[in-house]
Amino acid sequence: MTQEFYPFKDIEAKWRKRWEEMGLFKMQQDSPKKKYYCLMMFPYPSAALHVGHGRNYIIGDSVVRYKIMRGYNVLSPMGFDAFGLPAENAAIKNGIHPEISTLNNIKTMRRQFDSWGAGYDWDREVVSCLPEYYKWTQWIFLQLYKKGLAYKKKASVNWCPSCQTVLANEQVIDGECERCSSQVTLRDLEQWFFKITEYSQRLLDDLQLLENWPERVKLMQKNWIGRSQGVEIDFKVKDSDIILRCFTTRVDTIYGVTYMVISNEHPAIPELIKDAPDKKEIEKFVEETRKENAADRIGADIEKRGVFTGKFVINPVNNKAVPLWIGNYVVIEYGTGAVMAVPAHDQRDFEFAKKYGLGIEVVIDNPKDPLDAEKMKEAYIEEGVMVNSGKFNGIPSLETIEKIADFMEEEKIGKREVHYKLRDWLISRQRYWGAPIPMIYCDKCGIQPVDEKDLPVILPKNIKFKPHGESPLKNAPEFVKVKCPKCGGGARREIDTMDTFVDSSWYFLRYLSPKEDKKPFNKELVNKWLPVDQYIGGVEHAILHLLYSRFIVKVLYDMGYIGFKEPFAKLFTQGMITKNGIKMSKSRENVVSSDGLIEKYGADTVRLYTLFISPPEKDAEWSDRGVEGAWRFLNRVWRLMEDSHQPSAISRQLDEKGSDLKRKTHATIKKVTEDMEGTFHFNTAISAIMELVNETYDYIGLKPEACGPELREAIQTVVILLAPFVPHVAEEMWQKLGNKESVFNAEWPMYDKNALSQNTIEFPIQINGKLRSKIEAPSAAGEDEIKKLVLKDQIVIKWLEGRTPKRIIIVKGKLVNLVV
RNA sequence: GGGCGAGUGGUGGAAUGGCAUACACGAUGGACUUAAAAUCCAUUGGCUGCAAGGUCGUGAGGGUUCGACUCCCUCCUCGCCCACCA
Repeated sequence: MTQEFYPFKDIEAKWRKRWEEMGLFKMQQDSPKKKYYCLMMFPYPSAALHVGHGRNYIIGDSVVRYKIMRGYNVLSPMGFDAFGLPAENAAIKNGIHPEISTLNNIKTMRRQFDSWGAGYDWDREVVSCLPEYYKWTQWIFLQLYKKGLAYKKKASVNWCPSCQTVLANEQVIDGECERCSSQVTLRDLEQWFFKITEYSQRLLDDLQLLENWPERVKLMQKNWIGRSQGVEIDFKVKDSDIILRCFTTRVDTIYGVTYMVISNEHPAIPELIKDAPDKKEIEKFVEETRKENAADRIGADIEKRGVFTGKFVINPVNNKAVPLWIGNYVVIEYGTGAVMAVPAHDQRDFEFAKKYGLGIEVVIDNPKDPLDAEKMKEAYIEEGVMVNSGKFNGIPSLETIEKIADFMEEEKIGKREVHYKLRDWLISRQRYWGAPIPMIYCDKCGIQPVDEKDLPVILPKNIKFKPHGESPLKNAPEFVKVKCPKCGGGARREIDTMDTFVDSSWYFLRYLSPKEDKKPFNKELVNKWLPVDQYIGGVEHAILHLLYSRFIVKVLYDMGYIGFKEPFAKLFTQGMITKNGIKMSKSRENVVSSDGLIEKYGADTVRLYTLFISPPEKDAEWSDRGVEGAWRFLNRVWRLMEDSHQPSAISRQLDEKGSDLKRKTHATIKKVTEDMEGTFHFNTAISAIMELVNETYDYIGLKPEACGPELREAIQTVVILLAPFVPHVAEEMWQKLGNKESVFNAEWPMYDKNALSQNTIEFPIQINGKLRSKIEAPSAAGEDEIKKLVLKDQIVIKWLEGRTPKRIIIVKGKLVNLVV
């Protein structure tokens, strides 16, 4: 024995240099090989990465290396999502310019990627905070503006008092800012929006194209888009010209309407109550509950309250007049802000009606237990049979939804309509560290877009960072002052910057021509390489980033800039790594740094453990003990290389033990290949390799002096199958086995079906479903032969106690069950 | 409140209708060593038994089946996403 542990430090340095020299991770421009675009979500540059971050890149790198070995022309780029609040907040705190800290962090991260052995085509790096990149983010804004998909409006928006900025709905979690957890309040401000709602239906429909996305993610997007189909119905306000339109998905309950309730933000309120005797009180209610809307939006449970307007509305199906209320439980943004209330069949309406003594009218009866409006304790929301519904009485309620909708459309008193929960994407931020929105305000010409040839609108560097509710850019006169692109007169620039989700919704196009300065991306190249074959990232991006990217790609497709409708063909979302049961974070002081572990055990050990810890889509708890296990395993494999175990080259007949080892070798190839092609279950792939190593040792132990060529095959297979997971040590061992080329130029092994077959099979024997015995039978044996063998078995005879089995079930190649 | 997912040894997990607990961690005992580390060997779900074995066992209860961790129904617990969406 030469050394106690394998010399990982030398090995890892050596092979990293070699891969660099051979350009292992460089995409080949004109290669006949099939393309494979493997993309990891580009990270926000943060100072210290931990093993939880590492998981993403280790998974991705293993896939990349596997695909290289399978003979693909692989594109594996990396970049940085470099704009954003944390760098700016840090600048406010310690005075270091965001650009400096960000670029520093990028350097550190590149070193850490390298230390994990994660390989990228670094010539293609994109950094979203650099003008050569954000120039084209601004260009994308202008394209959306041109198409009428970027617009400005005054809106009641989520405001984070701590970050001093507006947040998108998606960035408000339980009423708190997703970044700093401050309570979010509401403010009315002029904001830029992207009209993503124009794409609601297509974003929903095209989910069907994404066969290789996790169902869970597709479902989350579907729910977020929130399509609901229903009917819009106009209710006339009695003794007035006002018409209130409401939306319902339960038009079958229309005859059960006993009142109508509108949002406290409904625009018709002033007109409706102008002559009301208790106008003051109504106004007071409206004002009070409007304030609560902010609290409501943050998820607090607010008691349902309402006030009678003094007006009545006419139900168009039966001309009944029902009272009109203003309520705090109607959301102005959804539907029409007015709801027809059916207390008998909607729980919210039921509670409200009980509280204010409003009528309850049953129109869908429970066939098993007829309802009595007086005695109901809660709304009846199941299906049933129509009652009190004019000509629809007696029909099952499910059928009447369509029938009543038809009837209302014929009578022109209602119209089928579709509503979505998806809101337009608010993209302006009152912050410095982002791409400036390329718009100009001229007193004469109004809002003007910056001319495309004047891009980029450079973010000035000399700036004061104190936040005060407006973009810090306001205090940079040399930035703000500009000439109007239309009339040439004095004008001022937009001082808001863009949401960083805009930066990240197109970066995957930029990797194909990162240095191109005439256009954002090369149409021919992106059409060749996109959609991305495999996208890998955290499930926390299941809604925002993935939805926005899909939207931008569809817009670019519609404008003819690209030829594909969806950016990511296949998506893999990996789970979190936890420590003490919770997500690793600096503030919780449970971070496991990868640097120390790599110093102690080397990158391959950290990689192996990370992949072995659990199925990669699941969350997993980090264990330092487990790392040691991975370390021991690699050393155990390393020792297989020792001279004393080198097999003799003399070829001879395969004996039984030798063919067992050969079978295991080929079964392992099969298993690992299937895991890599299917589920990415690296944990079971690695277990299978461990089993092969164990069997190889058993084989050597049995006949150390007479090992056949199947030993060499086994060892060579172990090394090549391990290569995607533990690339450095695999390379070194590959070389030690006498191979001249890199293991990544070697062909991935194919399993031999013949090697998997065996002469005899062991059949477990169950009696009444319980395992009682086992027999050996020739694998070619027919049912009769197996039956005979089973009935001769001593243990079977003992259990049968002289009885004859009623049935004998033989599952081919698997087991035998006797029913007594 | 709605939707989705999960629940298996002391621990991470394996098995998706056919031998439950592969593989690994941990633990216990042993070999080697002056000693330790490393390595190697053995044992390791519960109960019962000297043993062979028996018996129970995949959150709980029921069902389908020759056979259920796996499929169906009811319930419990945890996690994630959405949430006054009409």
